[in-house]
Amino acid sequence: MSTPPTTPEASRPARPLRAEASRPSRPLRADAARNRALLLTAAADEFAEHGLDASVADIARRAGVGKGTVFRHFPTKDDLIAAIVLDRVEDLRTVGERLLTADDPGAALLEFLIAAGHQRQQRDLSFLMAAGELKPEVKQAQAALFQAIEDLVARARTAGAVRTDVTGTDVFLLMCAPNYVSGYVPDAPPDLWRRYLAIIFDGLRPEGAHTLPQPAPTL
Amino acid sequence: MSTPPTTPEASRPARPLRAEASRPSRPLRADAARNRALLLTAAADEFAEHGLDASVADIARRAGVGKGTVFRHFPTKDDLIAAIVLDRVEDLRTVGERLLTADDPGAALLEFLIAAGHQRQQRDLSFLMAAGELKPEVKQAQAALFQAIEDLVARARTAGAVRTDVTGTDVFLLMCAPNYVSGYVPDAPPDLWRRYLAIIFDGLRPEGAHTLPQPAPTL
DNA sequence: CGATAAGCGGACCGGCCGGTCAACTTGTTA
DNA sequence: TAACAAGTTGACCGGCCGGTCCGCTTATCG
Repeated sequence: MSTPPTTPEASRPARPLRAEASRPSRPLRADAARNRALLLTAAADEFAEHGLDASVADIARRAGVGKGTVFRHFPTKDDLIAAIVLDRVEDLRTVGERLLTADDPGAALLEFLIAAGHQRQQRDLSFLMAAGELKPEVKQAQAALFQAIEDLVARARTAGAVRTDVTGTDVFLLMCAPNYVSGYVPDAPPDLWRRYLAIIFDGLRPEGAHTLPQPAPTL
Repeated sequence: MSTPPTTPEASRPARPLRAEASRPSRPLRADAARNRALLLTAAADEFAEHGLDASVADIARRAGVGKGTVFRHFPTKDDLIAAIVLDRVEDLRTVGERLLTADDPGAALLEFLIAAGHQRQQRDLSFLMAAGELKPEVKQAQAALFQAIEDLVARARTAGAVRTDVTGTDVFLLMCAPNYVSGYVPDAPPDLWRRYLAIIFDGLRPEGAHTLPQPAPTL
């Protein structure tokens, strides 16, 4: 019971399916596409629960596939992480760019930060943001997101909704804080981060602002 | 060239030196005390550089001792972590309690937060704060620190230096944010956290405060 | 359908890591 | 200084984890 190849030549190298986010050389097979999606959500869940130490084996199990399948889709654990980060960053950038055309710039900025909080409420992947050296594609997506934030802040500032001495970088950095902070509360209500976003956002407002002791950083 | 024991009985069990933070059954031998100190700072440095994944072997190497010595002093890697956390927490509590008698309650609270930032500037050990299930001794020290913060906030609140709707828990949680945030900046000036502490502290002030969307959590 | 290659799975490998142990060295004490 | 306990050390162990590999299954297409 076997299928001996008519030509007993060396087995095909089977390079990893696609260069991960390069343009599809061939449309993904149906089951492969499904497994890829399963893997991405399973991985996100697993990372959210156990941090970056989540094992590839566990991710595979959670997705209901073999471990080999993980590596077929993502040559490296880092590639898997990068794929997830890329998704999140681009989602957020889309939201940011849409809000650039909103009526009230101050409300738009706040809404953006709420969207960011919601995204991280579902699965806390904060640590992914800075995980290791980013792949160039991720860096690029981050830069695009960063630009959107910069624009949102600029609009809010000229509208007088935020203090004049805060920059896009500041907001980019502070964006992560509310979820981070509420992550330390053992049985926190899922949207506790809103409380700390509110406090921090009050700190961004012009009213009662004290001068800042350090210049804004650049990324 | 050897020292065969006159009585070839089974070697002594050699239980781990002391129950780690129990009262010293006997004063530590001189070299042992020195090694213990070396280990604590080496471990703190190593954790700061590589996170909790820093290997015990690396810590031992950095301290210039053998790996076995680490485990003699700290039966478990977790015990080593706990010892470090305990130090930090108690240092901070001392500062907090001292500031309870300061003249200006608002300035005292700010000074406390600056002290916290400084402590974490030297070695960022944020992740240690919530690392795994805390040992009871650490939990207890944390509770004491928490009480000091609660008192500082209460004084500042009645003095009108912070808004009425923030609690000690809020400050306890937000205390970690400035260092966390500035940790994402690649080549940040070492005290960049001061900028974000200033922003957040402005958010704690009564002037221009908007009502908070979520009730304060309890720990 | 039948053929083909894309995709799948899981045994397997090397390496690392936390922790143990027994032989050895050294501070301490009388 | 002699003798002992306290302390040190690094080889060693079991387990886990990222990544490989190859025989098998199955979607796809003529």
